[in-house]
Amino acid sequence: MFSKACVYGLRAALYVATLDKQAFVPIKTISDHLDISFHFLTKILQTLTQHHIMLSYRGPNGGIALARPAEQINAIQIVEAIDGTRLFSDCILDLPGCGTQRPCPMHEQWSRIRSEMKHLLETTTLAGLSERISQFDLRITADEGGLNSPGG
Amino acid sequence: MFSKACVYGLRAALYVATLDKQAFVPIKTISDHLDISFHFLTKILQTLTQHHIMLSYRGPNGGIALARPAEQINAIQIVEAIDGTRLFSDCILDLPGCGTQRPCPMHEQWSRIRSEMKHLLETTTLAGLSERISQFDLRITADEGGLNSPGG
DNA sequence: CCATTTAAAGACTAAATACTCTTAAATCTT
DNA sequence: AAGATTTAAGAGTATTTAGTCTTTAAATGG
Ligand code: SF4
Ligand code: SF4
Repeated sequence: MFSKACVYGLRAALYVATLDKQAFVPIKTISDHLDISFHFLTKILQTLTQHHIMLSYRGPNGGIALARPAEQINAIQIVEAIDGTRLFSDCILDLPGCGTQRPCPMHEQWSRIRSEMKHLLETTTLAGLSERISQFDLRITADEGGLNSPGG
Repeated sequence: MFSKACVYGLRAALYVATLDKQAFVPIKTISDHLDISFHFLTKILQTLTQHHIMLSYRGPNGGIALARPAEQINAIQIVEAIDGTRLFSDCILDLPGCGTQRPCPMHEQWSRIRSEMKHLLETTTLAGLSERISQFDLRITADEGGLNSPGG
């Protein structure tokens, strides 16, 4: 469905959003918390900075940060930056040149689901997600935090 | 989303369903009509016969056929035979051990779409699809047939 | 200026996916 | 029995995806 790179990118961006600091967060910090390969994550985040979704800064106290408020970053921007738009054009029977004009027999129902998916990604902002995280004590890290957080 | 093998498998099975002959159809015939590599399609259909979705017969007048009436073969059987069930468990943030118990912030909306997708595949039979093909003059082959079929 | 910290860039390796090719086995026709 | 037709099986290759490692460049602080 989504590539690993895409999933990691989403998780990393969301993690940064939950910190809502002004400061840059080192990629190492993120990769440690999310249990993602540091070097792989570095490449993924490079893509996101190239797409102006994140900012980076080198040197001590450097790292990465959101390029704009979390309200203005939605999931589809990240997905499309990393995986392209193929997800919303590729399809279940994948006939050459198919589409609304020359639909295969699954087109109608399938494209409905596809656009629901797209709509979800379009309306899901990092702000919305991170708000829900704190509101419902959800978790995004690989560790044991979240619902039943450790008491000590 | 779906692997190539899965898409090819669906197309091939649907093609056989539209012929609704009692006879076995040679894989070569299918691969020619659908413009799929013969050898690759052979392997895919082997998987489907191993999963008792199709029958095969060797030698002259041999080929493959549906293992049961097209009404009793639905898309999800083919998808799961070829791609496994990973599609309905893997997910957008793919956290270790996540799920209804320990959901990520996208779980609720995402799992709704996921089950819609599953439901669609469960309720889509080869019979239904092939009926729609003839009813609306849709096309599944790679050639120029279908809506504006060649006049000569 | 030098050492340290950090991301950027790119070469490299590993694994999964998507094919291709060869050989074997079953079946039919003659 | 011989030869043709067709799937089965499995080895082999190519491409893509995933991940590692090394080197370079930018920034900071002493
Ligand atoms: S559902 Fe639509 S886009 Fe997808 S394969 Fe069928 S015709 Fe093409
Ligand atoms: S939507 Fe559900 S299944 Fe998917 S990553 Fe989130 S918690 Fe896991």
